[in-house]
Amino acid sequence: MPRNKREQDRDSKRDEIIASARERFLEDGFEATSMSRLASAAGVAPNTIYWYFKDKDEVLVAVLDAEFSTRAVEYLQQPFADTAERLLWVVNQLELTSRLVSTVHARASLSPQINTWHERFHELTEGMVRMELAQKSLPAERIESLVKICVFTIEGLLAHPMTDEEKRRICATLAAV
Amino acid sequence: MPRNKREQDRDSKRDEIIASARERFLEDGFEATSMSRLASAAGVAPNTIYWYFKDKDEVLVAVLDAEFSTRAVEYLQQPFADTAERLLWVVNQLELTSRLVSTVHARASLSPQINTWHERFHELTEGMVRMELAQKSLPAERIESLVKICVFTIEGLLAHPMTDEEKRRICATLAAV
DNA sequence: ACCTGAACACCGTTCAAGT
DNA sequence: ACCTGAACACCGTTCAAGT
Repeated sequence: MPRNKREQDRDSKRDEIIASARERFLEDGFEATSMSRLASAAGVAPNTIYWYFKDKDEVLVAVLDAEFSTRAVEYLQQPFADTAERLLWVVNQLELTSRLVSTVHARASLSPQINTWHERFHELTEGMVRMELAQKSLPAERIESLVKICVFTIEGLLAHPMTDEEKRRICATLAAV
Repeated sequence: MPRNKREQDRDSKRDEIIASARERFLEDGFEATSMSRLASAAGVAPNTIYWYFKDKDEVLVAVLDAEFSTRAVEYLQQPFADTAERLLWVVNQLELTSRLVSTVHARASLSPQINTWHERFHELTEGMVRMELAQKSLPAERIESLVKICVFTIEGLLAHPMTDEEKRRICATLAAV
């Protein structure tokens, strides 16, 4: 029996757990979803999850990684008219995972793994925004401040539900420097 | 025995619990502080706390109320040079309670009381920022967007530790519209 | 290698009993 | 009115035992 087959089985089983965990986390939230619930949703015994993941936080990190790599691919395929539209798309996509944004903030100080993920996420988002702003030829230190403000606004829009019109206006205001 | 004496006793006991809970929440975080720990810090049995508070979330709301009314009084007594300085002071003061900011966001969807508190807090903060911006005579809808961006930036600065210099620059950039 | 039943230490909360 | 000991249902996690 080739080692590949084994690893493929293991990975596909892992992916199944991640997929059903994603659904539970987005629907009910991380804190409100117990390991038992997670297990029954995946059709295994509660402690079986620990064969595939170190702990509950590692399940969350796996869900986040899967979710955001999917979004990243979609982002690159999207045709955008301007900066404001680009911003709005990001916010609208991430909004589906808004519950998880709060969870990540709350757990970053408790779980090193989630803290690491959170920092990586910020670097990525800031890099994206920085690229966008680079085209406007502003003084360097002003750019860095604006990058932070943009990222904080994205996070804010995620954490606080808002009408499409409000979101649109805020993104436009921000894009206009 | 006058009713006043009784109520005073009750209130002062309640205040003691709030004071020691404040310390535990800021030091160790809300999630990491158990009701048992809260009780032993206040020198009572775990379930005694339920005589003074409906549940753990109500203790948090009480701590938040006490904390922010204290800050509000200090704010009004402060002599500020300009908008940027004003912003920076708010951020620096609230930073002491940054762990609680994350907790509030995470629990707002789980606890109606905390959700209510969170909304009140946003109205208050937005009102403050709106007053500040009103002096600049901008179009109304632009003001509303800027208010949101300012509040989101305040929240962002609280959630993500930063050097004083970075904070100062971000506040200045924002104050310069 | 993979999965499980049973147990562990802990959690927030309730309740009947004491003063 | 105020406080408690004991119990409840649940949590995330571990471990020895099975295949």
